[in-house]
Amino acid sequence: MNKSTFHILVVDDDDRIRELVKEYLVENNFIITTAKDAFDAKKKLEIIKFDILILDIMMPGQSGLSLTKEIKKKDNTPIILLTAKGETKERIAGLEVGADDYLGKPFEPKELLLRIKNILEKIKKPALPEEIVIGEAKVNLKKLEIRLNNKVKKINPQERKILEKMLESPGKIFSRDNIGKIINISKERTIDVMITRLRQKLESIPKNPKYLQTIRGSGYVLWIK
Amino acid sequence: MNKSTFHILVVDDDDRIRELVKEYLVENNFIITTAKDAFDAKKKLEIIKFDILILDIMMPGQSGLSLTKEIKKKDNTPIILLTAKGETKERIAGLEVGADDYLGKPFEPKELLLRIKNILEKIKKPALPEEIVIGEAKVNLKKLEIRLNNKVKKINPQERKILEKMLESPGKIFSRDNIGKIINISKERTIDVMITRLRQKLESIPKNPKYLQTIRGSGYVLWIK
DNA sequence: TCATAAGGTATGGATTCCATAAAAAATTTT
DNA sequence: AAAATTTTTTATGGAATCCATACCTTATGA
Repeated sequence: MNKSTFHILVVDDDDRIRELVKEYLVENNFIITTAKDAFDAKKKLEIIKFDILILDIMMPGQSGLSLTKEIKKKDNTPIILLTAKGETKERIAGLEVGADDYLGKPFEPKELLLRIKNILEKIKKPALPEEIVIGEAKVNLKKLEIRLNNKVKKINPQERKILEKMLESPGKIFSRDNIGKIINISKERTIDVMITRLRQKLESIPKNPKYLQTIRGSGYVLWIK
Repeated sequence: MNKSTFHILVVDDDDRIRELVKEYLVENNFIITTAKDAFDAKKKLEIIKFDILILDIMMPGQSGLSLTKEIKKKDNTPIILLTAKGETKERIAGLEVGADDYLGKPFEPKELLLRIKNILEKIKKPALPEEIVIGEAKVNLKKLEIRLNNKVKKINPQERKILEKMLESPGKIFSRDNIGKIINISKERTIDVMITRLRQKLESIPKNPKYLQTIRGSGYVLWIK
C-alpha cells in the first residue's frame, strides 16, 4: 500500500493489543491514534475526524457496541469491531448497530489490514466538492448550508447524511429502507418528513420537486441537474 | 425480505449443514440448489447461472478455495466461503482468491442471511439499459418515463412490470394469462386496459399500434424495432 | 352481410401511497 | 436547567393507482 494519510483511531483497553495494532498499522503507513476506552475515544473524536475507527467490543465503561451506536448516529465513519472469540451474537449485534465489519480475536494483523483496505476501497470516492449545485440550489456540505434564491438555509445532521448518500449516486433510487439505514430509522413517515424538509431547502417549488423526486412505490431519487 | 427469485448454490460435503442452510434459505424465499463437492458443483454451474455461491472451504476433492479461484476466472458470481472455526489463514486466503465474503463455522443462519443481503445490495438488478428505444418512443425504466414526440409520459408501477417482462423477450407472445400473472390480475378486460394505456404512451398512433400488437386469440406482442 | 366473439376504452369507486402541519420527544446549546 | 434546535411521531387530507364494469368497436367466418 502506498503512503497514505488515512487516520485511524484504535480503541482497546488492552495495552498490549493497542500497541501491537498501532505498530503494525504505522508500519503500513497509516496515521494511528489510540484510546483506552470509550470516554477517551470520544474526547479524541471531538477533535479529529478519523477515516476509520477500530473498536474493541469488550471494554470497561461503555462497550464498543454502544459506542458504535452513538457514533453512527452522528456520522458515518467506518467502524471495525473487535470481538472476543466466538461471540457470534455480538458480531451480529455489531452489524445491526451499524458497524461496517468485525474481526474475531485473536486475529492476524494481516487480516485487519485486509479489512481496512476493503473499507478504504469503498470510501475512496473522489470526495464531494466543496460546493455542489443541485438545480437552482447551491449546497455546501462543509458549512452545512444551502443557498437558494438568495436565502441561506442550514442543513441539519440527519439531512446531511441523506444528502451525502444521495449525492454519491445521483439518479439512483433510494428506497425508504435504504434511507432508513442511513439515518437509523424505520418509520416511513419520518423519512417522508425528512424528504419534505430537504425539499424545502433545495427546491424552488417544494410542492413540485424537480430534483428530489418521489418514485411512487419505490422511493426517492435525487437528480443534480 | 420480499419474495425473490435469487438462486443460490450451496456446496458443502456435510449433509447436515447443507440441509440446514437450504431449509433456512428456502424459508427466506430463495431458490436453493445444493452440491456435495466441487465436482458436483461444477456440473451444476454449467447448467445454471446462480446469483450467489456458498462454498465450504474444507471439502474432499477440490477445496472451496481452489474452486473459488477457478470460478472467479470465468465469471464474477459472488461467492461466500464457509471456513472451519479459527482458520484465520484460510480466511485471508479466501479473500485474496477473490471470495466476496466468508463466514466462520459455526455460524448463525441469521448472519448468513445478512451476508447474502449485503451482496444482493451490491449486485442489485441486472439493469436493462438506461434507455430503450421502442419504435419512436424512448423508454427510461429508471426514471419511469417514456418520451414520444417530445412529450414525456410517466409509467406507473404495473405498466413498468409488464413492459419489463415484455422487453425481456421481444417478439414473444404474451397471453393474458401470462400478463395476468405478472401483475396479479385475472380479469381479461383489466389487462386490456393496461395494454391500452401502454399504447397511449408508446405508440404514435395508439389506435394502430405498430409495436405493442394484439395477436387475436392469443395475446399481445412487443416489437422493439 | 350479419351474428358473434374478441378486443378497446371511458369511467369511477376503492385502495394504497405520499405530503405535510402540528405536536411531542429528544437532543443540543446557552 | 432553561431555551433553542432538531428529530420523531401522529393525524389528516390528498393524489396516484388499481381494478372492475359497462359499453363500444372491430374482426371473423358462416
